[in-house]
Amino acid sequence: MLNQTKNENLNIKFIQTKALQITEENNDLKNFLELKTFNPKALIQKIEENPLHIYYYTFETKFGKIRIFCNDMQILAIDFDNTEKDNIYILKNFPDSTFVKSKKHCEYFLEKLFFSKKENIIKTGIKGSLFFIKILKTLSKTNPGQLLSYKELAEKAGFKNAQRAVGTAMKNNPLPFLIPCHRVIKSGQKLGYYSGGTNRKIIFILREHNQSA
DNA sequence: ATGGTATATTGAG
DNA sequence: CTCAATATACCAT
Repeated sequence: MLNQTKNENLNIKFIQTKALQITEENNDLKNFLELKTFNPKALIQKIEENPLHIYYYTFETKFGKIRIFCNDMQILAIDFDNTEKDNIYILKNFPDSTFVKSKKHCEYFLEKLFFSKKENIIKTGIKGSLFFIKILKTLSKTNPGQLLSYKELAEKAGFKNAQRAVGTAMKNNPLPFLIPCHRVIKSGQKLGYYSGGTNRKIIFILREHNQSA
């Protein structure tokens, strides 16, 4: 319902009022807003070969359903609401792996992501072009509460005019929240889109703003 | 050809 | 002058 991006300026007051509306009707996001633990940091590691096994599990949490894909060492993907559907990124990039439902492997990452009281660095395994990897690495170096535009991210990563391509990269981010694509907005303080829904983007942004204040 | 963009330009108020 | 809508340019897959 609040999902259309109007070109409203992204000042803090706007975010706060919006967040208020959102949390009134969405308890999962409300809990996310109140999540006080440290933001985990992603260690971006490129993987070339398909893991033999990919473990996955869907957790019922106070933040809603969260599905995690991982191998023995690294987290590969997260999704929030689409847990009924296939994860397109995983399917496309790891077609030869065997999928094993395993709570044990996945809950290690769930804990580190959302419930840990100390700062965590989480190893990730990313499949994709050099461009994709560089963009995600650069993005991972941004700080909680920080916002930057698609263009700024492109420039930071060393691709002067690749804003458009950065958009696609963000769309393909396999690890929302952990790799903070919610910090990437349009130029001129416009919110821009978010695959997980604009509502979630607003909540993530406000949560980090509150924390770093 | 397709994308979660950027920017210059135009036209309304 | 200030938006907001658009048209055109831009870049990696």
